[in-house]
Amino acid sequence: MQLDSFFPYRLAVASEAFSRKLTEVYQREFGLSREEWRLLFLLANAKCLTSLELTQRTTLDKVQVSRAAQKLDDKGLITRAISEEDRRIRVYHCTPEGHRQFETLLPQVEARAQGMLNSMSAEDRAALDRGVTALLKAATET
Amino acid sequence: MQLDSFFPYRLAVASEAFSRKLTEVYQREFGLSREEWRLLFLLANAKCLTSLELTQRTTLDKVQVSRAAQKLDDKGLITRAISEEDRRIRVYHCTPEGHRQFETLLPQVEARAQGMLNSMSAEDRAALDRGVTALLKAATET
DNA sequence: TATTGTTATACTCTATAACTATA
DNA sequence: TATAGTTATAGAGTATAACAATA
Repeated sequence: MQLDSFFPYRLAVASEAFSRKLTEVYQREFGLSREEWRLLFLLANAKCLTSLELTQRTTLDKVQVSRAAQKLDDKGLITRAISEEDRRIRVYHCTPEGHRQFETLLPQVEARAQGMLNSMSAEDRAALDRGVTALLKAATET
Repeated sequence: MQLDSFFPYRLAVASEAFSRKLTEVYQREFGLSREEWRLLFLLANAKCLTSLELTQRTTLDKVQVSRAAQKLDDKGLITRAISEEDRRIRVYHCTPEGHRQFETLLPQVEARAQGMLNSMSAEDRAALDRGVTALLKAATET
């Protein structure tokens, strides 16, 4: 058994290399961390979301959401209102500037991802998509 | 576009969840970091390797190799000799105890990985393996 | 008393630069 | 002078606990 034929190792290296190339785009362009990018992604595609909903829809816990949301607020990309129904809860909205940055950034991130994926054959891409979908289920449910 | 249908996000979440479950095994059992586990893996399967070879066969740089190797040495799992040809170079060997721990640990890590992979269909597993192989090439060469 | 969000703390990882010893 | 390995430092990411405000 060699390390580079050990499946878990190959998965980790492939995934990290892929992720790294995308991170470069939103970090270089707008100085967003991956957590900030994920929250902006969710908020740009929803009318409004609470902290609770953000933790449920990401792998982030409440501390990570709180900190990433603060930074996005500082940058003027989202707003953090206090809920009228329950004053403990925050309700987040994406600002017009947040939408603008997201709309600029998403195509660049997608282009970078497609640049890598398009160097693969259509069959390999289909296999990857199918395999990742199955793995996601297996690794988060098992 | 929703976050949970965005391929890069699904890949990252799946890969991290999978990796996390394996990390638990070698961290809980022997207190090894992922870097230490990878070096031990390489050294247990080779007669001897230099630092240079270790950096070439992993994603680790010389600083990471140096630190992980020191820790493995402290634990008595490897030895770090000075090369006779070039006294700047270190030559690493796996100790009998290192081999013993690796032989104990590898089946446990593999069982944990197989536990997840076996919950997938054979077709999904084949697709995952094929897709990851292609992605590894695409993400590290593109 | 329990929950939400925040702050505090410590620990690990990562990246880079500076240092040493050898060549 | 260049290279291998080490040490130092700062920054980012992760995990946990404690806290204030609200329910």
